[in-house]
Amino acid sequence: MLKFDITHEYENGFARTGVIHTPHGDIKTPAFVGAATRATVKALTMQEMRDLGSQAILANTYHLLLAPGTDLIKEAGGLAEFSSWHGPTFTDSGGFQIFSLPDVKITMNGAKFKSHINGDKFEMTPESSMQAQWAIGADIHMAFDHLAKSENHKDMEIAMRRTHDWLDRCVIEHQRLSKTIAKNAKAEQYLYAVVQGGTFNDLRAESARYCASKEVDGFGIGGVFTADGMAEMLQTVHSILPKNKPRHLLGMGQEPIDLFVGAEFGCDTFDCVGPTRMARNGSLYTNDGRINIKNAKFTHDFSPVMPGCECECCKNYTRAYLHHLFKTDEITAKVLASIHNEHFVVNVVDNIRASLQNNTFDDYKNEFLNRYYNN
RNA sequence: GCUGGAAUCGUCUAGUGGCAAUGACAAGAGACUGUAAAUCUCUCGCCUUCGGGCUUCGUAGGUUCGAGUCCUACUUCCAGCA
Repeated sequence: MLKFDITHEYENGFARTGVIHTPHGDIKTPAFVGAATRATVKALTMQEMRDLGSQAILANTYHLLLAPGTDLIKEAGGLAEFSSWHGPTFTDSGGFQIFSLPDVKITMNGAKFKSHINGDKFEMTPESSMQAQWAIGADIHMAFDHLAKSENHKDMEIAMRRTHDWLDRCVIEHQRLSKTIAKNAKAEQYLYAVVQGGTFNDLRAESARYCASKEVDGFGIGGVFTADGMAEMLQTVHSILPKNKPRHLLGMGQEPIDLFVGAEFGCDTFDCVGPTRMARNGSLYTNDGRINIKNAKFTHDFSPVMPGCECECCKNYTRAYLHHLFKTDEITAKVLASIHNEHFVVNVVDNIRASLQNNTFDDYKNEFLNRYYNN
């Protein structure tokens, strides 16, 4: 069983700080986990990730299965060794791709879809996802889940039921692999169930009850796309899930409010592609909201992207320089911007953790969000 | 000097009688949430009450219902010959 110590519980009964003890190291929670879909955080080296304060990364089983193949990662000694991250790692199951790729067919066994790289037909099942994740060797695996294509109650219920069926199969396969593989390896690997149910609280409650009843090490909260209604949903779910297991909010964190609301209502870890994607497209976080560094008004702005920011980018370079790098399409533009944005969200969650420990969360939240969204 | 060729939005470019006129780049702005994302969208002659109005393809004339397109002259550039 994955060891998770809760170090402080916040007065609202949901938020907490803690430590997840993984075979590759500890994660102080709440924590922002870097999205390293193809075993790399785009535009950043693992050393840069360490330097900006990241504690863990999350890779995607679907992408690694297509390239370079999970056997190769196993041969390399696992995701941490292969990528030179050497810290705590997560893998997403590939379930999200069922939702996001076109031409996906749900079958008795799992899901068939076409490789976005070369169109090869490709099937993933709960069992094959577990096998792939064990081969990749991340510390924490996500159960193979299914998101509804539409937001109506019926489709959401069908997707949720399927996710539950698949969860049962994931748990069985995970336990089988744990007995056959882990006893020969130095490191155990852990499984999170994924709670679905969309925006419907009855479904979220049912899904949380189902997931809570299973032998899993933690929980992913899936199918969340906006902070609207998230607080209520998380209260519903986290009133049901056992408190002593960690919870990961899947895919959320592009907007700072996601991180505040997520942490406030009991999420321990987050991952999101937004910060690095927006960085590559020139949209940079500041305490006063996002700026588009490509805008002409930054041509002669010789101040840092965000005054006071401790990241490599802000300590050494100016907005005018970043503007120039973006306008001339230099690779370094994306590197520096990604360092800044990734540091920003990691740092916000670090500050949230500190404020929870100091019981100053409400003040920090109000001050941050007022400034960020009212400028 | 002679003989050919060429001049179109910031740049390159499409256009051989019929709707301010193609495409690319540049420029201006927007989007992005478990990454088919180094991506995508919009604007890009001037004005506009968004209906439309006005002025444009080197310059000046001409032919024509109608000219970026055909004719004449001029200007500039390119190539070849002197």
